[in-house]
Amino acid sequence: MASIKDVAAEAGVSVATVSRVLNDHPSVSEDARTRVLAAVEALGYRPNAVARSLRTDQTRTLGLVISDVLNPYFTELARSVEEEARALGYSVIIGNADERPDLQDHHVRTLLDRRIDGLLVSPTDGGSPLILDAARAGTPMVFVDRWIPGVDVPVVRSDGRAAVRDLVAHLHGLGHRRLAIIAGPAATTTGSERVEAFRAAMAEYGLPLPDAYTGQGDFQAESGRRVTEGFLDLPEPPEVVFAADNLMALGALDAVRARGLRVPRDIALAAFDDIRWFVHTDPPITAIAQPTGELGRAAVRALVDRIEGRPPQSVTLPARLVVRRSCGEPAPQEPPAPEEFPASQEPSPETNRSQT
Amino acid sequence: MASIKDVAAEAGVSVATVSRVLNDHPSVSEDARTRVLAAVEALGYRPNAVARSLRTDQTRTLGLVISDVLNPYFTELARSVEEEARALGYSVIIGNADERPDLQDHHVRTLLDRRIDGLLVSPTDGGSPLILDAARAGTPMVFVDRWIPGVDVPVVRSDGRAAVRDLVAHLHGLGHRRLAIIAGPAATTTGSERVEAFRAAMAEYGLPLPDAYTGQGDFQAESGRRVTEGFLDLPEPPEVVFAADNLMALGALDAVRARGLRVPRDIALAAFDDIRWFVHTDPPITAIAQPTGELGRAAVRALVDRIEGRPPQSVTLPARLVVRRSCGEPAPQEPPAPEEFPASQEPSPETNRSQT
DNA sequence: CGATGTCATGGAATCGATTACATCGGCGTG
DNA sequence: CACGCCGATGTAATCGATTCCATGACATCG
Repeated sequence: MASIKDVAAEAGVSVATVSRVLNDHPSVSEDARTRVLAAVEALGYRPNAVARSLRTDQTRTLGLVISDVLNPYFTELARSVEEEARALGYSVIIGNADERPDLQDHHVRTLLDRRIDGLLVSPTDGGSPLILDAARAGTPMVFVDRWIPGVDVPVVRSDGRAAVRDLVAHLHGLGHRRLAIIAGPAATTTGSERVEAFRAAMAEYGLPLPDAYTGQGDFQAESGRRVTEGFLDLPEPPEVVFAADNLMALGALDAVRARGLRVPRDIALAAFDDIRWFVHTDPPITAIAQPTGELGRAAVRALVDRIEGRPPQSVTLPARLVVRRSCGEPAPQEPPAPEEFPASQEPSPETNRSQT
Repeated sequence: MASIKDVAAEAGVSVATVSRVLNDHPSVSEDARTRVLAAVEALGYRPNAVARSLRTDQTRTLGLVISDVLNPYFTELARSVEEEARALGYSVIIGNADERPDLQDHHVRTLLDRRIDGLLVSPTDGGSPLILDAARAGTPMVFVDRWIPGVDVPVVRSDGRAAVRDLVAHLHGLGHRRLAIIAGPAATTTGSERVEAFRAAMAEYGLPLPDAYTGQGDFQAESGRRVTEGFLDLPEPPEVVFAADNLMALGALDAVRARGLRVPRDIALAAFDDIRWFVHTDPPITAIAQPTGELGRAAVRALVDRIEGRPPQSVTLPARLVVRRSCGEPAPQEPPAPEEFPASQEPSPETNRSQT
């Protein structure tokens, strides 16, 4: 592979001049420029990003550590992150933690070893020392979706509180009183916050949330199935199951189906995180939709601000309730399928109950 | 950030010795080793991968360029690729082409600039000059899922021919005669092959495949919707629509639903690529499942063989038909939900009609 | 016309590692 | 006892870029 020296030789100039042409430094003669460009063309030369990074101490690369690539929410997040980063001239390296703290640390470490310019993290646990150290050591960092409390790192996330209240109101209005939740890991902020929001909203309606009705999941489908089975085994099973993410809702659906029961006739179901398939499940599932794309873009902007010396800003965007049929009572007819993946991107007035 | 020089100073040895300790070279005294290790610990030193790569001319990184991250098939592929690569001591950088040749080239270029050790590609088009040049220039490369004909690059893919024949047999047995297909881009191998297999299988049953029944999609949901609308507008609409990937099947579902029609009563639906949600759609969708995880792992093994000087091998694995209810006639009861995402990973004997 | 400034250019240092080569001390052997 | 070998270590070259500094050619100005 041709190096800058080869180009210099071919063009009959020094490497310094080649470098100047490539970084369009003003003081290069027109003649030299054309000769260098011709040599670059002739040799098919491409600058070695590794060497450049070593010298300039910047990689123009962002690391993104997400909790689970198989979760459509995170893949959409990853996509919007890459898109915005590309627009700002950065590349993105994705690390998938699979909800495992050890894997998360593995990726953070390799990313740091590669000297990425900044890190976007959605922490799998409540306080990886590695991440905390990196943050303290001054690695530009932004938390997205989930965060670790007590660290001075900007957070870009969505607030589901209002939407959860809307959901409880909706369920209450439908006559449901025994509501259960499949929670995410308490070590994650989204895990605990969603339970808290749910509990608070239920309190507003004078509804209790007994321990038996709060199952502990881990954001994976299998845990949703297991917890739901537990609910169904109860002497008095809940009337509604609210899954704190879409994969656990899938598991819940598996469990209900395995018993030959029907949603919503036998038990109602709602989920946090809307995905496009929820429109076509049997029945269509009522869910809380996050502005995923906007979260990803805002996170990148905050991180790049931080990297380039501007003050980064935390951002909180509202989530909103999308009512479908999985909790009973036909919802108003949904508008035709939106153009963009996912459905949640386009607010549909009829079903949007979020108060901003 | 501490460098090897700092460690050397702290330990009172030369950088060469530090490097030897870090790469556990045999000829280092026990004393020196402990002093270096202590210094590394004290300074929290981590080797700079950028510098190391520059010197050794290897990054221990693989590039993976996929056609669409939002497609669950590819995200599962990406996951298995990363997993296997990690097991072999490599990292993976994913580039998402979004089915756009220009974006694909962008990612290939940045990956090459970063001097990745090898490239895994699922080409979006039939022959990007950039990719062909890189292959000819000797970049270790393996095609996965899709490939570009006429290049000497190993291919790891699955053969859907038998499964498509099984599907047509299944449809024919159900009494369907007017079968239509939503094809993928003809420039992709998977795009054209699936149509070919479908056409060939139909010929075996003496069924015609009129032009009006072959719609041109682009592997995205919106095209599935559009093509299906076209089918429904026909004076004699097809009885079955076969979508060449899962996203176009989603679009087809959107279109059918928008007309107030029902699957399979008014029109039957089948898809290439099985995803876990197909079990819970209304109705559950009959699909052709690829051994996605195995494909990803085999692709990595082939690429790493090539990188490390062993002869790489092309691999073709069979896909299999998974019958559900979207084409009519209740299928045999599916077994309880499998443990692993996606359902397709665990062959379920009752529904597996593939002949190996 | 001499002093000063501007512009294009090249030489060489540098980034942080790896590694070939030289050096040195100690030890075994003839 | 001298020689040679081996193990431990350091010095310095190297990878491919960027960039500081010096240099020389010209132009401009008083």
